[in-house]
Order: sequence, then C-alpha cells, then structure tokens
Amino acid sequence: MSLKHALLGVLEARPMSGYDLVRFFSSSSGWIWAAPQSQIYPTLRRMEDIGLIQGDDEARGPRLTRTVYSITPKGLAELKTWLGIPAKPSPVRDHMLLQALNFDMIDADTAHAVLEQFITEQEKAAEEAEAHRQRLLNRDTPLLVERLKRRDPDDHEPIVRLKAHVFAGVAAVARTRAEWAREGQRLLREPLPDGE
Amino acid sequence: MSLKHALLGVLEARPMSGYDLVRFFSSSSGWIWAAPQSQIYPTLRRMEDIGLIQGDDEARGPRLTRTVYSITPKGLAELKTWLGIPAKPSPVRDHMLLQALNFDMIDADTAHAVLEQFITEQEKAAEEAEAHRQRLLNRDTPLLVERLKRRDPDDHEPIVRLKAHVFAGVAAVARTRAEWAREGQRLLREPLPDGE
DNA sequence: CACTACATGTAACTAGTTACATGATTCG
DNA sequence: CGAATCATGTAACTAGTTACATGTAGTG
Repeated sequence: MSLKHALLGVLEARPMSGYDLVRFFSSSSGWIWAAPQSQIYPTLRRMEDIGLIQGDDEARGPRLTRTVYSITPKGLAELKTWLGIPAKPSPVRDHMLLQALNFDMIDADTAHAVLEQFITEQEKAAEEAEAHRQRLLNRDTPLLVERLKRRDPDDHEPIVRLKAHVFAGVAAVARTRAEWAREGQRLLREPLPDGE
Repeated sequence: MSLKHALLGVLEARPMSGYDLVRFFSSSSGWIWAAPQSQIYPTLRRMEDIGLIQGDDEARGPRLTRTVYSITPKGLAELKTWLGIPAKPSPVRDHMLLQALNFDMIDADTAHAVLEQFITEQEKAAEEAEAHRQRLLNRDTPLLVERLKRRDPDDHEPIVRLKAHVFAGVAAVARTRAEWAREGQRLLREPLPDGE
C-alpha cells in the first residue's frame, strides 16, 4: 500500500490533521498521488495502530477537536526503507491507449474529438506541474519551507532541485502524451497518403 | 470497468476462449491493459450474462471442453459507444515519482540504484513496444491479420498505422520516463554545483 | 442567520491481487 | 510416463470509488 508511504512522506515535513491531509491529497500533491477522503481517515487510524504515526487530540473550540498526526521514529524508518526498495513494475492500464487501439472502428471526427479533450487535459497537467516546479525552485510552498527548517542550509539547494525534478517528470510525461495524441490526430486526418 | 472494453476490443478481431484471452492479457496486449486470470474468467461470464459476448462450448478431446466467446452486435455497439466517450482524467498514482519525491531522505547511492532499475525497466518496455510497433507495421501479428480480413483492403494501411501509433506512444512515454530518471541520477551525483 | 470552512466518519461497491485447486491433453 | 500446456475455476484479500451522514466554528 503506497498511500501509507505518501502520507508518511508528507507527515515527515510537519504534523498534520486528517483534514489537512485530505486537502493536500485533493490538490497539489494529488499530482503525484491522489486519494479520497474516505480512504485517508481509515488509513491514518490503521497507521497509528501499527505505530507508524501518532495522533494527538487538539481542542478547536469547546466542542470540536482535531487529531494531529505526526510521524514516529518507526514510521520514519519504514519510510526510509521503502524509499530504497525498487518497486516491481506495475501492470500497465492506460485508458486512452486502450481507446486509441480501436479508433479505426469509429468515425475519425469522434476519435479526433476524444484526442482533443485528452490533449487539453495533458497540457493543463503539464502546465500545473511546471508551475509547481517553479514554486518549489522559488521555495514558495509552505510544506517545503517546513521541511527545510530541519535540514542543513547547505543541503537546501540539492533538496529543492530533487523535488522540483519530480514535477519536471510529471510535466515531461504529460507533454509526451499530448504530443502522441496530436500525432494521432494527424493520422486520423490523412487516411491514405498517396503512393502506397 | 475497462477490462470489459479491452476484452471486447480483442474479441472483435476473432472469437477466443478464456484461456486464449488469459494468455493474451499476460503478454503482448498486456502492454496496454494487463489483467490476471482470476479476473478474466468471471468477467467473461458477467459479459455473457448481459449479452455483450456469446460463449460456445467446443469439444477438445472426449472430456475437455473450452468455451469460445465471440462478440455480439450488442457488444460491438457497446464498444463503439465507449470508444467515442472521452474518459475523465484518472487519478494520478505514480510509484516511482512518489519515491523520488523523498530521495533526499536516503543516501544518494541507494536512490541512484533505485533509479537504475527503473531505467532498465523503462528501456526494456520501450524496446518491446517499439518491436511490437514494427510487427504491426509489417502486419506480422496473427490477431491483426484476422482483423484486417473483414476490412476493405484500401483501409488496411491507415488501420495498421493507427494501431502502430498506439505502441509508439507506449515507447515514447517509457523513453521519457527513462530520460527523467537519468536526469535524476545526474542530480544525485552533483550535490552542489559551485557558485550557488 | 446563512454560508463557508473545519473536522471526521461510514456503507456499499467495483477493481485488482495473490494464491490455491483441479483435471485433461499432448508431446517427447 | 513425466512434463508442459490446455482449460477453468474459487477464496480471501487489498485498494480505491461513490455517496451519504453529522456536527462545529468562524465570517459577513
């Protein structure tokens, strides 16, 4: 289960409540690992049960409390171990490619439109990832600032570059996909180039 | 459920038994959509229940039979409809990027090794996809040959190109990922380029 | 006082994974 | 006759999705 490690990775920066984490995994970091609210809360409790994180109740008004989770030494050890183990290749399951594989069965205009929407999405994803990469390089995200506080200032620059590079990867893949789809649209437009 | 549509897409080429499909989804087409045996058999029966495919029992020796499934008009209609509907963007969940996001927490050599294995895998995937693309362009795969039999010869070339293009996409994404990982290794090697 | 944000949960479901189980047929 | 391949299944599980449910606190 990698949601576990995604949560540990975030909590390493600073303690957070379930609610904080829900928001986090619905937005910014959702570009790397997405998870719905209904999965996060139970996972946090299971992680506390096995000692990876510790939850502390904090009063927020007379009747409302929140549980703030922080990573434990055991959790940190688990995270570091996991980081060093190569994952076995995950089974391929690409919705868009699966559709494209049979685009010869439907009319070219419809297929073209499906690709068009895909291109729009991928380009948006690439832009957002690129923007986030810039924010990281500028040390403009609250979580990164928190993280760096406990690190040697000499290490800040390489850490920032590594994190930024991850989002460069997201952007690069999205652009590759968009470019692939555009080439697909070209193929749909020219059914039989003469001379063949 | 897209396994359903993956199965329909294959059965459109020719009728197949569950066993055939299991082998198919463990190999070649597994590069687009992977599925284990334990998922395929029940799915086929459910698809037959709702009339998307039809199973016919065939004797294979005195005691052994196999069920050969073929796509029904209803199944073909379902497939064609599905092909024209853009999928909503699927939630991002990238194991490698999640690991890389925290590579600053472990030593550079370990991180480097994890990336190395990833690169090997991606390059292998790219090569295999590229090889399959070539086989398609040469009309060298049995299923493609079956498919083309029921198509106007004038359409063969554009159909082949479309299918081949899908595997070009697989290869392109794999190469992009490998290149990203290589750049990551470079970042790990040069902790602090002078002058900053 | 209404609206938004805070805060946490649960139920029912679909998809996918891992592992086991069983027997028939073919080929060397 | 033993091994590989053909052929089909099931059980138990983990992960992820969709939808609903409930109440508190702050802001205009």
